[in-house]
Amino acid sequence: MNTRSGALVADTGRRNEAAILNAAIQAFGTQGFNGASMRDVARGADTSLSNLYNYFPSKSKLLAAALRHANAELRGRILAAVELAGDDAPSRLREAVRAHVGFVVDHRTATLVATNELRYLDPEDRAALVEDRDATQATFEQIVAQGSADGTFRTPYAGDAARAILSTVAAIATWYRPDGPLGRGQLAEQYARFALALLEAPLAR
Amino acid sequence: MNTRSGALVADTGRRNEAAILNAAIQAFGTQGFNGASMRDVARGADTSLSNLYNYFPSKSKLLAAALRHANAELRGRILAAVELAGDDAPSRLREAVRAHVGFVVDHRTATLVATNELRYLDPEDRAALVEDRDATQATFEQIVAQGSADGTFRTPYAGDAARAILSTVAAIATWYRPDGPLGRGQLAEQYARFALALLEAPLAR
DNA sequence: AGGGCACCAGAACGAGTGTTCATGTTGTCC
DNA sequence: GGACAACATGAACACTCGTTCTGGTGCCCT
Repeated sequence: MNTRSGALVADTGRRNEAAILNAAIQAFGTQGFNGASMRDVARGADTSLSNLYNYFPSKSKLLAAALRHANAELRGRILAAVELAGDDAPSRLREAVRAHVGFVVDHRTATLVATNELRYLDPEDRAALVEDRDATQATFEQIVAQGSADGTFRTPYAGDAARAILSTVAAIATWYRPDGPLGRGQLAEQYARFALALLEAPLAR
Repeated sequence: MNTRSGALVADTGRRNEAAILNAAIQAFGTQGFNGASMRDVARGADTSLSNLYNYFPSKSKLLAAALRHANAELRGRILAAVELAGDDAPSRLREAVRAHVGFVVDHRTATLVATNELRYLDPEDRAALVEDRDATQATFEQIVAQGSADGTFRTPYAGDAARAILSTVAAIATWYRPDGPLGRGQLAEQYARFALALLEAPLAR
């Protein structure tokens, strides 16, 4: 399984696929999709340029595949966290945010690629991945709706609150450094509270 | 002056400079810094490729110049708004957020370029622009500190709250469409409230 | 009148791009 | 043992890139 740290893609049936995908995320993340070359990816995956095309038919399909892995991992973590949480909206939201923050911290580069380089995909791939992302967002929106309906979230702007929360969480990837002052857990706790406060939920003090 | 809508750069002493800068923002914003070519910029500015080099010595210096204009405009709007606000932290924050949201809405593309393409600058230019951005962020941090000190903002995480607020506001540029359901004013109001709620300020209800 | 300066454009250069091709090598199933 | 698929490679192709070069306008200043 994908554990807390290390590469995003652990293994696939094919010999070098995981290495290529991870190298792609690394390259696209640090230099951007257009700034990174297939030669960079090949170097990072420790294979030859032409061999990449035995695994992926084009650069943009490679990006699409990498983003599919990232989305799947993120979605899995969030659904698992919500599953384990209580039934009330605040604890469900809390756990969902904590899981999302955890993913962003563990896979900062993948998060950056997912938010910045989506637009370089072919229209069909982009549409499919946007749908994926919207599904994740919908999970948050449902929790917000639940809390709004039962009166725990008192914000008058429930419709856009989930998007606001998710964008802050994603932005963590742009500044977080693992050797910085904030640990994984503190950060998750902090953003869970930001989220509940933004929703105008009553907070323990 | 730069009004509510239209191009970011209004005019400079030189004949085509503004057109080039605006075309650069447009090109870099829609295709990314590495995805857009100097030929694209020239086409957008309705001039020749080689003429660009009479105004800017290189592609990355052109990006730097465009971002300097964007930063100056953003900073000017925020400082003016804070100036006009009352002395208390909530109204100062409210007006600062409203001004920032206004800039993002008016110059979505410039905002996207400023957040996504900063990394492609030469180290010196990037450092200078990061300093600019941090100065803007510091304005928010000071307001947060003021409200924390006098007890109106009760969040225990005042240190990171400004960054959280600013990242949500910047992210508006990724999804806002002027023909969408939300008007400029409603959006500003909404995000001002998000910001105050996140800071755990008492809210009129 | 004429020198200088700001502005402009077309052609070219060398480097790097994504992708394809031809050609192995390896291991696995009948 | 031999066919076949999966995996691997270096060389090449057609193209685009940022930048420079060469040459040329028109306008202002003295």
